[in-house]
Amino acid sequence: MTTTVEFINKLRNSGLRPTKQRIKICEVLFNKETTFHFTINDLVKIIETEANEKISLATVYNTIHAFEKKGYLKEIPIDSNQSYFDTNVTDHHHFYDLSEKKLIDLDEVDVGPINIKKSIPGKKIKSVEVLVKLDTDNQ
Amino acid sequence: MTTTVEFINKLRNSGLRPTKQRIKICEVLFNKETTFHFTINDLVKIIETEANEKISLATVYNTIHAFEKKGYLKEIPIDSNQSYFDTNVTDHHHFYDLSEKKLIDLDEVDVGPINIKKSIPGKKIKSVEVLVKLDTDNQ
DNA sequence: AAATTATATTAAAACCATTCTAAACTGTTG
DNA sequence: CAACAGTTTAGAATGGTTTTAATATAATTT
Repeated sequence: MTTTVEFINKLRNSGLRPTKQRIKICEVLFNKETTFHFTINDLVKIIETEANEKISLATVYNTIHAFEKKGYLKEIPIDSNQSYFDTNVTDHHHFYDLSEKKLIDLDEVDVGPINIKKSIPGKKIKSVEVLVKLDTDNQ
Repeated sequence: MTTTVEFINKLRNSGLRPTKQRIKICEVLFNKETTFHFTINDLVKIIETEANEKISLATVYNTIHAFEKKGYLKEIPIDSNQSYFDTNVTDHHHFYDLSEKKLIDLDEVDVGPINIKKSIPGKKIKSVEVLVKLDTDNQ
């Protein structure tokens, strides 16, 4: 449970003005017991239903990108023409259920250490992400 | 080196009519010494310059999706609003150079075995893909 | 080889997620 | 409170991808 004041501080400390819209989005995203995955569309719907409020699409995009840049969100690459975001910003991987089109978290311990034995001169590794695609088990 | 006749057979054997356009795309994609990564836009440009021909965008999309479904191409998920395809359909992973927006192949040996220790009931693992994001080394 | 049928190609329009624009608004600072 | 910089907004623009419906081509039948 995080109070509104804490969100305001969090925003201010990261150089983001604590506007009504940003605070609301903080509450929707970071006031849950568990982390979760969402698309922009999901988020807009949650705001409209759960909070019974309307935030302009452009603002939602702006805010999500600002939060991503600050490290409060992570974008998950899956083969889709839609961006998926994760409120879990710790190092971890993902299952992607192809039939249900859903992401499931996969702890680092569930994958084990990955040691990349190749390197590219002048480049450093920024992240290592594993995507495990799942299919239904029948047949 | 693959002959046109071989492409025609390949297409026919997979239930795809060997049209002029599909054969041309086969030649552009599968008649190279090395595998490579491309976007639809890249492919259209290659066809226009290398082959000095024009294939409708819709046909390029149709063909690429047909080839993907047949397993002749793989789509590579990266956080982008553009689809990247790979003519290398063997199991392997990728570097993604964030500054140059380029994919680089990463052999299975360069990553080592990955043992997923978690499983989801009723689901089976279809693929395990590692994406290593790279940044410039300076600063 | 012509006629028929099924499938593929095409240009253009439609679609849809995302970004941009420029005007109105709001938080911050002095 | 005034002034400024940063933010929100609706609506337009963008750009990759898909759809449409007419035309063309490959395969099949006669």
